[in-house]
This record gives sequence, structure tokens and C-alpha cells, in this order.
Amino acid sequence: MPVVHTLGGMMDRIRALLTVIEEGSVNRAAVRLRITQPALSRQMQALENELGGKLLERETSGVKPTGLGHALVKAMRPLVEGYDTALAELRRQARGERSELRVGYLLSAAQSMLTPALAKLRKSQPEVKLKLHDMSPREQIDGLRAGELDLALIGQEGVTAASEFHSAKLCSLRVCIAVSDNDPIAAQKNITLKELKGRDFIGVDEDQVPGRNRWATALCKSAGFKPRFVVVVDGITNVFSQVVSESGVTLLPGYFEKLQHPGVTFVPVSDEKARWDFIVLWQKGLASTATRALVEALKQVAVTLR
Amino acid sequence: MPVVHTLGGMMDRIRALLTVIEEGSVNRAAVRLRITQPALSRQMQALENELGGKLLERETSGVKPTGLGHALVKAMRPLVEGYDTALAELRRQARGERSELRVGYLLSAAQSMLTPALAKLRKSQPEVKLKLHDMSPREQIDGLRAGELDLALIGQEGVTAASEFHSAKLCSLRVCIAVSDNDPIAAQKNITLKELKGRDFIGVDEDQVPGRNRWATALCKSAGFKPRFVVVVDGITNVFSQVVSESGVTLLPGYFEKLQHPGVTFVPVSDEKARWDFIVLWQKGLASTATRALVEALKQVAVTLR
DNA sequence: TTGCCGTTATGCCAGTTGTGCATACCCTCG
DNA sequence: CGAGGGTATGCACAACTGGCATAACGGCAA
Repeated sequence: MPVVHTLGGMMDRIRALLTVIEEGSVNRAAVRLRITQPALSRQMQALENELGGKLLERETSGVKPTGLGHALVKAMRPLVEGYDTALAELRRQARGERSELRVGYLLSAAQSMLTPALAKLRKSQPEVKLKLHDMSPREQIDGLRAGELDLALIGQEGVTAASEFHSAKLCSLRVCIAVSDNDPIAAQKNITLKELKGRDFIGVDEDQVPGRNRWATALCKSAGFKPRFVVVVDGITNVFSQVVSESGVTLLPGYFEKLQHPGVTFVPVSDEKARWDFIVLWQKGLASTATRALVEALKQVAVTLR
Repeated sequence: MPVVHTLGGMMDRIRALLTVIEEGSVNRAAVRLRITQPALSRQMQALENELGGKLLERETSGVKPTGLGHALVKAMRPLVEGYDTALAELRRQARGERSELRVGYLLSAAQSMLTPALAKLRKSQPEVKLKLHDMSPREQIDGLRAGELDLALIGQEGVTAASEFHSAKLCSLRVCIAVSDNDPIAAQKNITLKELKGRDFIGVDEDQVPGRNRWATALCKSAGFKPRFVVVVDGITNVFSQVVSESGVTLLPGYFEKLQHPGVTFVPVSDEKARWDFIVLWQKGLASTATRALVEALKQVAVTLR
């Protein structure tokens, strides 16, 4: 039996078998499959060889599946159909017709921008299904890397990962510091970075908000000194506890000014160079129209907030 | 871009892509796949052409999936794995290592044979999982045809379908008739077919028990007359009602003698030629060892009952 | 900068495979 | 026994695919 064929095209032969069994005839199936009957006949032989058992009862009136043939149909038809639909969905997605948009964001940071941008998006592309994920900057970046997010709204933390993805800077916010209510600085309306020289700084866990400490360090260096991080905590609320108990300070993006936290006062930093960039990251490769639309909407919203 | 390839081997290329993404490198993936790097490189190009979008970010240190690439992995990996396991299962089944055995039987007819046979089977192949289906002869045949049964225990009704499947005659039972208690025949110990000449016969629905009427007709013809079916009912219990009310008779396999039904008396037919064959049918093609074992067990049980 | 080493991409050739065509074979029915 | 339906087979050819050699490209170190 010199009918060997490759193991590769086996799925095609399985498809062919499904058609043959549907039609009950190699001849008619061959017509449907746009190949000749001999070719199809040989495919069936090949499939039987590969599986090691007869699949069809050849009768003078056509063909009929054997038990094994039936079993194959039952096992393979759903897989083949799933394969086809998955393929179709991928092709659509490749053409940018992705209907689902998975957005990662940090509620405290992105709220003022994301909400109006989403409203715009819904107006221009109402059929887009949104999945919003409130997650830490680190989780956002990991999500992008793992392909679980299409787009991430992220602050300064994102610049370290910006080269991995497409990115756009949305706006550049002012910066503030958090100090204890008891601290003399708390009474000031403004503060310059220079005034922080020699103060103890509270750092945050690099895993949770990567790059934040580096950003603070860079800012201080531009003001002529090197910050000393006396403690590193994980999570922003713990930062506030430390601010109160240790009377250290920490540099924060400006939107924290609106926050209230017992025992903590936020003081704006007046240095012009002290800015907190807010950026949006999205997957490389062909972005869906929905992704592009949301990025555009975010940019438009950003200019109004500047 | 003249990289076209066939649409056929697409699944292979998807498999290849899965490996490439796992390895993060075309080179290493090529090693795992036992092909050269250029070949694999071209496969990836082909896949991207077929899908209409980039799947990989080529970087100097290797490759990284794009969003589309990630989506493909998420959609296709389970399908590919399902396909492989299904294929393996089919191959095992083709080798006769089927662990499940679906048996169709008619409780009233097969009980005396099936129970001991199953006991034998359990002793010789304890790991076989059994699925027993009590169903009418017609349902059994349909089940075999649809591949939902591996084996059917069926009476005379099965002979019409015997050519479609493998079959073995298990035993040949004596025949009896059912008559009303009031009928003079009811007092007899035996009866010959000839004595039934001129009597009204009760037939059964051809859909439920195909071939039964033909069997009765053939028997009567061998005794020199043609039975007259005054009524055809569906289901054996209705036959008994008719036997009582219409004082017709009906030919039945011998195992009914053990039954009790108010107003009905069963009288054995003494003709030597009047026999009711009991057969087992199973799927054509390679039967599993379990199937063969059960057939053997049934045959052995049958000889003890003869 | 230059050279080296890693990566992926491309040109070309040969082996293999799957297909179509023509035809053989087999069965059933008239 | 021939006609007409089915499936299988012999054969030649086009096409795809893989291997080899090599290009192109980017990073890194001297």
C-alpha cells in the first residue's frame, strides 16, 4: 500500500471525509470539494492508513461510515468548525475589525481622561464592546505583554516599557509632594524641588509601580541633589501611612492633590520641569480601528485638560 | 510578496507558530521542529499572508508575538491540543483499544443472555466501560447505523439489517403463540402452525419491530397458508390487549412463555421449523477487542441455553 | 569606527506530493 | 450480457516545501 501522504495535510483529509460522509458518496463529495473523484478516493485511503483502520464501507451504491468513521465525525466535526470560526475571527481581527477592546487603566489616575474619551468612542463606534480593567501599572504592562490588553493608560511608569509598544504622550501634569500635616512645609502654598534637599523620601515598590522611584530620583537630580529613600513600601496607601509616621516626603503626580488623606497634606511643586507624563500604550502590529479611535479620543480629551 | 503556500497545511504553520512563540525565536523553534530556520521563517511569512496581518515582531534578539499573534495562540492552542488528543484517541480506537462499549438490547429478550455474558466480559476485561441501552429493535438498528451503538442484541427483527453489519446467530429459540384465555387453544399443551390456518393474526408496527410480521408470514407460508393480519398495533403490550379483546393470535418468540399477562395464554408451537433466531449485530470495520470479547461471551452463553 | 556574532530573510535547486486524466474494476439492474 | 452507476489505479505533471548557501540587519566589544 504505497499511499503515504504527509502527516501535514491530515486535517484537509478529515474535512474531506466529513464531506464524503455527509454526501454518502465519494463522487458527489468530490464535486463539492472541487477535486476529482480519484484524488478524493486516494485521500480517503491515506486517511485510513494514517489512522490504521477502515473509515468507510465501500458499497456499490456509495460509501457509508464504519464505527471508526462515525467516531471520527463525532470527535472532529466540532474541532473543524471551531477551527474555521477561529480562523475567520482572526482574519477579521487582522483587518482591524476587532469588536472587543480591552483597556487597562489606573482608576485614580485615568478617571478624568478615560471617562470623556470613552464617551467619544461610544459616539463614533457604538458597536465596540469594552472591557475595562482597573489595575496597577505593572499589571497593565504585563497585560500588554501577555496580549491580554489592547491598550493601557499609564503614567510615568509606562515610559520604561514604551519602546515595547506603540505609545503616545497624552499630557504632562504638574507634580506635588505629600507631607505630614505637622510638617512646616504643609503650610506652604508651593514648594520647589530644591527645598526638599536633605529630606527623607518614601519610595514605592518597584514591582507595583515600576519606574516611579527612578522618576523621582531624576527629578531631584535635576534640582541638584540625590534623594534618600529611607523606606520602600508597596501600594500608595502605605506611602501615606509612612508619610504621617516617618515625616518623610514623596513625589506624586498632580492628581493626588484632589485626594484627601487624614494627616497628609499635598503641596504643589512649582518647578516647571517637574512634570508627570501621562501616556497611552497599545499593542504593536496592526491596531484595530477601535484602538486607534480610542487613542485619538484620548488625545483630544488630553488637550482640553492641559 | 510571492509567498503563497497552500491553504491546506495552514494548521501545520499554526503549530509552528505556537512553537515559535513559545521559544521566542525562529531559530530555536526550527531546531525543535526538526526543520531549518529558513523553512520556518517562510512558514511564518506564509501564515501572516494568509491571515492578512503581522503575527510576530522581528527583533534582533528573536521574535515576539504581536497582538494578533497573541490572539491566535489563545484561540488556536486549545483547538490544536484537542485535535491531537482526538487523533490519538481515534488511533487507539482503530487499534481496537476502545474502552467504551455501547450495547443496545431489548430487556425482555436479552436478559437471560446478556447478564451472564456481561459477567464473563467483566471478568476477562474489567477495565471496559459499559453503556447499556434498553431500546426497541428499530432503535437498535438506527443506533448502529448512526454509530451510536457498538453492538446490538436483537431478535429476528435484526436479520433484515444483518447484511449491513457484522452478525452472529446466538441461538434459535422455540416459538409460541399468544391467545385469549377463552380460546379453546388455550387449553392445549402444544399447537402446530397448521392449526392456526384461518385464524386472525395481530401484527405489530413495522417501525417498532421491523421484520416481525414478515417473519410470521414466512412461518405460516411454510405451514401452507397465509396469515391474515386483522390489526396492526405498536408495542407488545398493545398486542396482548388485542389478543384478549379480538381473540386473535400472534406468533412470538419462546421467551414470552415465561411472561404473565392477564387474559393471555401462551401456547408453544411444536413445529420444528418454527424457530426464533436471536442474533448479535456489531459495527463493520475493525471491531474493538471489547466488542469481540462480548460477542464471544454471548456465543458461549448461548450454547448453554440452547 | 570595524569586526564579530547573533538574529531573520532570500535565491535557488531537488525531492516529494497531490492532482487530473484516462481507464480498470466491481456490482446491480434491466 | 450489456449498460450504468459506483470506487480504485497507472501515469505524468505542476506545485509546494524543505535544505543549502548566503544576504541583510542589529547589537556589542575592542
